Amino acid sequence: MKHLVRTSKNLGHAIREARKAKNMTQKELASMSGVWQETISKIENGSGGTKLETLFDLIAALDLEITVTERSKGASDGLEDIF
Amino acid sequence: MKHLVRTSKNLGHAIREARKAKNMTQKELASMSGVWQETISKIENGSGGTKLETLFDLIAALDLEITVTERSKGASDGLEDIF
DNA sequence: ACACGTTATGATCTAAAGGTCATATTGATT
DNA sequence: AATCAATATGACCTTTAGATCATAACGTGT
Repeated sequence: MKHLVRTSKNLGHAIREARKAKNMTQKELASMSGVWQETISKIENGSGGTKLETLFDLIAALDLEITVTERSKGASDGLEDIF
Repeated sequence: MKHLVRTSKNLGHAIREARKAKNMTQKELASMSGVWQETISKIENGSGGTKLETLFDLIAALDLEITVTERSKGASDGLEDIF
């Protein structure tokens, strides 16, 4: 699993995929991360303007990690589709 | 350049490094990204709660990219220090 | 020490995120 | 189709990020 993320929509996708992959419901994720179910819903649907702290909470609860790198000119190696 | 980011502080570091690497001043980054210099200052210093949209603006202006992956259990391959 | 460029802080205002609750809508499952 | 779980939406309220401007603090070269 590897998602390139450049918009809130991408992000929402990545979060949802990861959650589903772990067979979690939004409500479960909510209680594990401290982020409200309603908020998770919005985020997964790409509602812009989420706060970083909220993101980090979800990322941690989902056992994901975020990396920042230079933009790779060519060869998007092993990346899944971007929506 | 590859930064693992799990907190706002990490993020700030990554941003600052990338900016310096490009010999840009906060003001220049500001005009390129549409994010205020004052805001950039706060972000680089790890002020929590930045909005995602703002982040994406900076990332784009700095030619960086964000990826979300599963947390790699072992071997942090080629990652720079995390602060 | 001075001057200039860079970065940090502080105040005010506005827009909007998220906590919170209630409810609507969608989606399975039988 | 009826039922129950899972999501989405909508309203309200509080809090806070970011725009904006002014200014302070910090760095660095001379």
